Amino acid sequence: MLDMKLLRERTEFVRERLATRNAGDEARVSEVLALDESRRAALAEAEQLKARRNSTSKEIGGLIAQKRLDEAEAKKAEVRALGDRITELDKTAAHSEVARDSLLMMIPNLPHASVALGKDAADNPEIRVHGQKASFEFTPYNHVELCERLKLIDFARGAKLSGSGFLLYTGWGARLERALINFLLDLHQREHGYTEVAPPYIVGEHCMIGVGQFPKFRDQAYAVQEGLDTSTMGKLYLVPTAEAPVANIHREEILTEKQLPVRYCAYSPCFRAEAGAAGLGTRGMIRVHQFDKVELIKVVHPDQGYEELEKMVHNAETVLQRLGLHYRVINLCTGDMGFAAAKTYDIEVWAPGQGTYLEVSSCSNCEDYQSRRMNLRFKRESDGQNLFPHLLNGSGTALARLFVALVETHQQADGSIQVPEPLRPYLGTDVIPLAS
RNA sequence: GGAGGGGUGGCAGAGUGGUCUAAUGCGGCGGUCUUGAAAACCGCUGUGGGCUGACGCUCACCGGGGGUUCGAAUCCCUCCCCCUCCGCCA
Repeated sequence: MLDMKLLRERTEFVRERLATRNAGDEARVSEVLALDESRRAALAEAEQLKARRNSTSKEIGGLIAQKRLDEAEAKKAEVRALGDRITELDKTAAHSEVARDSLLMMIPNLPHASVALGKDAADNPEIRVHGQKASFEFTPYNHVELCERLKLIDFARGAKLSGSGFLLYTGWGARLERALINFLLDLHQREHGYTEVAPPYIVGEHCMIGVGQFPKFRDQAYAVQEGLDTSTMGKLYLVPTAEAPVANIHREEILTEKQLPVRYCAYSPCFRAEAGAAGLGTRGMIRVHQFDKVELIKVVHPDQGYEELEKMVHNAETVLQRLGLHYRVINLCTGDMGFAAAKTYDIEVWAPGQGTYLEVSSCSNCEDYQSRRMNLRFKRESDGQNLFPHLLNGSGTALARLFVALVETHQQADGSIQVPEPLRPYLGTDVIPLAS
């Protein structure tokens, strides 16, 4: 969430930055300020009265010790009256604070100054392009056709098991998926300096709030219930991304400055309800309820946030380069950015069978927006101050769409798929053969 | 699922209604002494909020929330977490 102090002291700046998102959030700023004002007023008065109550209570203790009971009783009556007023003021302060914070939780992060102004995806500037679109001397198949011919995925039975939007990987398909996961983890862990972690795939709602998924996007998550106990419903959620558990690893901690930067990579399946999303009715792997992903997370000093973001994007790009895939990097404009992000790069890989680019990675610096929500801090060595670090997350990369781009790009005239060199040791073959 | 035991500062650990402004020990930081170090001694050593131009003043926090009381680490209710044993289980 945003810094209340910033909101108070630089109100117009906050309004202007929010307005660039084109979502109307700037309209809520005055309401937040009013609630904050009412909270502080009540608090100031309550604390003054509490100071008096504390000192008088001590006097009462002294009077009782000296057996001056009448005087003690008189003071008791006096303090009792104070107590009623204190209760009232505490309630006002608490209510204002709850109202203020629940509003604040619904306000997105401020876009970084370097982010292009824009309304939607059409305004996203292209940053760079790698390679070029694959060309074929034959008519290339799309990934659905390839998966069926090579029996990589059994779409029908996936749907039979769990409904549309769920995939059953089979044979070489299952092995390719597993090979990719291992390749990605090894790459980031061995070559890019990330510490590998294997997080829970179910998290408490406080973690979802911490990364900014909740309260705004509660409808996108799969809530979990324990058996028949309906009272447990909605306390735990299937992770929509490994960001949810991994970014929260150090929540409510005060790290030393020396511990930074912290870099984690993690594999997890990702579960997305995709309520109301378009394109889910059709077959394929582009938009599904469950997919695999290797996620990159960094906790860094605020001075290094943007430098580390650039490195993270390059780490994700390396994946596509090694696999011989054509892609472009774009920078999300102010109107297209996610809720918690201050700046986001998307990486889109070319899928020749689809004839489109597919988003396989989204790398963001959320600055202190999430660390403030989860109360994650570090102690600055020079003056002992506790500061909020920058929190970064990026896909390194999403698997299902990477799978699509890979099979579509490396398909051969004979119907087989050429396995990119770095993947061969993982898969144990150079070629995925046409199914008999 | 059943039974029991716990949750207090960076750590260990006392405190069961009133100088708790939380003892004591360890660790850490600074100082004295020393050529240097150790030892010894002295001092400091949590988090968040509010008020103030500032020096400062003040409030809250002993797992979370609520209650009793003039006053709560301490009593009551409730929730969470951890540990031990039993049962079930990959």
